[in-house]
Amino acid sequence: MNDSSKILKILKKAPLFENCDPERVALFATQSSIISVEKGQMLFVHEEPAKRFFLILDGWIKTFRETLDGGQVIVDILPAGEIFGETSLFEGEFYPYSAEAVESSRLISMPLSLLKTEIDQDPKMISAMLTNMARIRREQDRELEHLKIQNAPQRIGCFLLRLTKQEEEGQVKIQLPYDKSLVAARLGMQPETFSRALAKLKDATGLEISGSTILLQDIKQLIHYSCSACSSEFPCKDLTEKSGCNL
Amino acid sequence: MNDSSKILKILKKAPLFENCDPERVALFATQSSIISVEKGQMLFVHEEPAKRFFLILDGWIKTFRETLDGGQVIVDILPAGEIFGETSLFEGEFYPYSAEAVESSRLISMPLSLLKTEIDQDPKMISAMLTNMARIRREQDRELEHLKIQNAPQRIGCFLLRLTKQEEEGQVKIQLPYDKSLVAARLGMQPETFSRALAKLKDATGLEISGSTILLQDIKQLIHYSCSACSSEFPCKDLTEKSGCNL
DNA sequence: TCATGAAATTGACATTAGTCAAGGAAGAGT
DNA sequence: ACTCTTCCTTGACTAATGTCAATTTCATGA
Repeated sequence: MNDSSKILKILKKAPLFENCDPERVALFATQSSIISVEKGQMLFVHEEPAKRFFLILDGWIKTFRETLDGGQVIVDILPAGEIFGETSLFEGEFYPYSAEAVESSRLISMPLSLLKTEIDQDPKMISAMLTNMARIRREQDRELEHLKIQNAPQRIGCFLLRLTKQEEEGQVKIQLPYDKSLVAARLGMQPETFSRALAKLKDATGLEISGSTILLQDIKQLIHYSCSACSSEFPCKDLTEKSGCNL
Repeated sequence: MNDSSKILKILKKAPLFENCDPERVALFATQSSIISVEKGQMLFVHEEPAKRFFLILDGWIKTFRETLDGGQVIVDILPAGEIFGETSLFEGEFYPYSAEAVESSRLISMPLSLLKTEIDQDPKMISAMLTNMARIRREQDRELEHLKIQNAPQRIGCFLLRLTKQEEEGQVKIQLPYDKSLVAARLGMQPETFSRALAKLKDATGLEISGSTILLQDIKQLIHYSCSACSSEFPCKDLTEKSGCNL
């Protein structure tokens, strides 16, 4: 099986393409390529002219911006199944953030120009784009709420809860998907604050920490602790819907 | 001129409809009505089944949610020209927030059911919807960045800057559009913090405060103070593009 | 097994924001 | 002009988070 047909097979299952005309998806496949990136490698830089967008096959991609006084703000840490760079279409064809692999990752790289022309011609694709955009908007919305009203331990608790499977109950084992300092940055706090807040969470809910593995004695305790300062009970609605993650 | 033709005239200029088939816009006009709401009046409640969405003609609409432990989180304070409630389409037809008039306001009330059917039939409309969604996503993105890295005085400074016209230079007079305590809530801080942070901003940039009027001696000073902790120079890119505000 | 470096934790302290309570200003209506 | 009421400000204090520096832990490869 060559690269193009391999890509086609993957794209057909991706949320952005699944309902689209197969011939159009094939067009994407022929103009795309699978690329591998090392940990730390940049994919593109904020405000650079945008040529391509990406679908993550595996690994983790960090999107971020730098402030004028030299700070770094994480936009998101994206898992397999997510696309990124596609919003450049609405930003004058410049990337609205930088992107870097935080683990060795494999991606499908696709031309933005094609997305731009296809979006105007295939209502199915524009519809998928809108659905995806609505999903991200909802997540941003939740995140804004959390930054405004949850404290550091509660934000960590919420992050942990979102790593569990929905059907899990009672004792749950969680594996942090990447470095603690990266989780901290993702949640908008310092590594030191993360460390101390996690300890506070341990005292408050009885969870056990060993390295990057966290064992919840009872998930309900954590839900009670974190979700009380949130506008919806766990599981958050955005989790119960289909995400971009099932390739 | 009757209500329906008055509405039609307005809708034709609204971002969501301007490029759409005029016959379809007329369909909206016939099924819509202009409503007036008093200050404090609720338009809908979070998680209620969503029947209608709204276009603001004048006044200010607050969207917000309540947390389980009784707090209130402001989602946004929307000006004339904005639509709201339309995202219910992507939330299982429940409102994703509550909405209340913070000033006496006039609105066009439209049925969501119509939006739902039309969106599937008119690519122009779905395209407008996507453009609008992308705009809001960009604003949320900026807001997330600000919450993560700007302190209270900087966030206020940024809020003030966004109230100025882009071409203004040097001395600029700003009128706060609504109560200070509401601005505070909008920016995710307590009224006391707002009051003190504004005083700090005054010391740092030499602005003058008298009631709800703020006089900047030199807008550049404020830009330097606020935008240094931001990833883009003023004027923010989202301001230079067309917003939903020009009815 | 040891050496190395990165990540994580901890302590001490500074800064920032929140809380509670009291007092003052401003506007609406009599 | 006066009295509400509501909003705003200020003070005193507490709590949360950030900063800087010093260790400690841990994974990794020599």
